[in-house]
Amino acid sequence: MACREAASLEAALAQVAELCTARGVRLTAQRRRVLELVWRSDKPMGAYDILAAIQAEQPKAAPPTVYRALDFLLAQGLIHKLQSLHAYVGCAHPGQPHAGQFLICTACGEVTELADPGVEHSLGKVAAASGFVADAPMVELSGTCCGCRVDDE
Amino acid sequence: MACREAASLEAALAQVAELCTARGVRLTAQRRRVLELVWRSDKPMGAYDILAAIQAEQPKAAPPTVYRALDFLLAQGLIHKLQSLHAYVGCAHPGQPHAGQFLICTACGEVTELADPGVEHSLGKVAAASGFVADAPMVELSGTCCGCRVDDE
DNA sequence: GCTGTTATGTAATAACATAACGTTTTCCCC
DNA sequence: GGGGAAAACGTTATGTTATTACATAACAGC
Ligand SMILES: [Zn+2]
Ligand SMILES: [Zn+2]
Ligand SMILES: [Zn+2]
Ligand SMILES: [Zn+2]
Repeated sequence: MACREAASLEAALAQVAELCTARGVRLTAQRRRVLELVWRSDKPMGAYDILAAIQAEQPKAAPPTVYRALDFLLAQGLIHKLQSLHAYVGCAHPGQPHAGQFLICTACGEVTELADPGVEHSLGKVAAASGFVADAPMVELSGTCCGCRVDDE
Repeated sequence: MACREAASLEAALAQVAELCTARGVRLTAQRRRVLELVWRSDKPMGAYDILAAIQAEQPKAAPPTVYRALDFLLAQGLIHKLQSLHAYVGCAHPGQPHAGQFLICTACGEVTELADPGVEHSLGKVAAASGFVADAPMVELSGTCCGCRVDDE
């Protein structure tokens, strides 16, 4: 989400709470805590990173605690899983579940989520040409972001 | 590679041997065995599937045995890793290391490797627009292949 | 044959994820 | 407000994927 300032984070969480109410699903304390952690982080977080953070205030937490919350947040389209990193990031435009394209800088660890119509169109075309019905496109580009490339010189 | 017939498999392995010689790298017995296993399989193979197969004839094999061979084959562009499955498939057109797009049927497990210029172009454009230099595009589409969709009815 | 390099053996462990089952909480209908 | 179903959570154990670390062996060039 890239909204690390406390104010906008609180606002975003409030919006999410409304969204969940509207959908008839429950944003429990644990789910909210996990979502907040992921959103606060400027880097993708591994499940066990999240677990460690939660255990600071709730020592009884265990892997299922985290994975259940992550499953919920994924299903609600509030976070994404980066398969190439085994890590999770907040969604840049939460709402309906969706897939995006992710630019992953291997130098600084920053991740940018895109939703480029051109990419989505070409993926749709190529799938259709093969008679394939895609339900979960995964597009992850590892590389070097603009800032890190400049720094290299 | 989708070449499961013994004859073409042998031919392909011979070609690969030449390729490695030309590059000054060694296609050792273990690497060759792993490549053959992956190519023979009509489904993506997990590292531990490969390990189990190898241990049948070589009981001393251990995880690093397999992962080293896989690393070599990946570096040489002879196989691909499917991040969404934690599994490995033979490359459809081995040669230089490269990235493709993968259609993964969740019904039958078949994987199709594409190298669509349209997709690659749109990915290049979107990366360039962000000032991002991608070195490893990963595109995997989970869904249902043509054959399985027909069978469903 | 000596030497630096590449490949392999071996053991242990790290990192990521799920199964299984019982208990608690919440929600909804009566 | 009480009872029952569903959802969420606690807890323990285990499964699965991948790596570290260090010792040994095979190979190539001198
Ligand atoms: Zn998103
Ligand atoms: Zn960067
Ligand atoms: Zn390929
Ligand atoms: Zn299929």
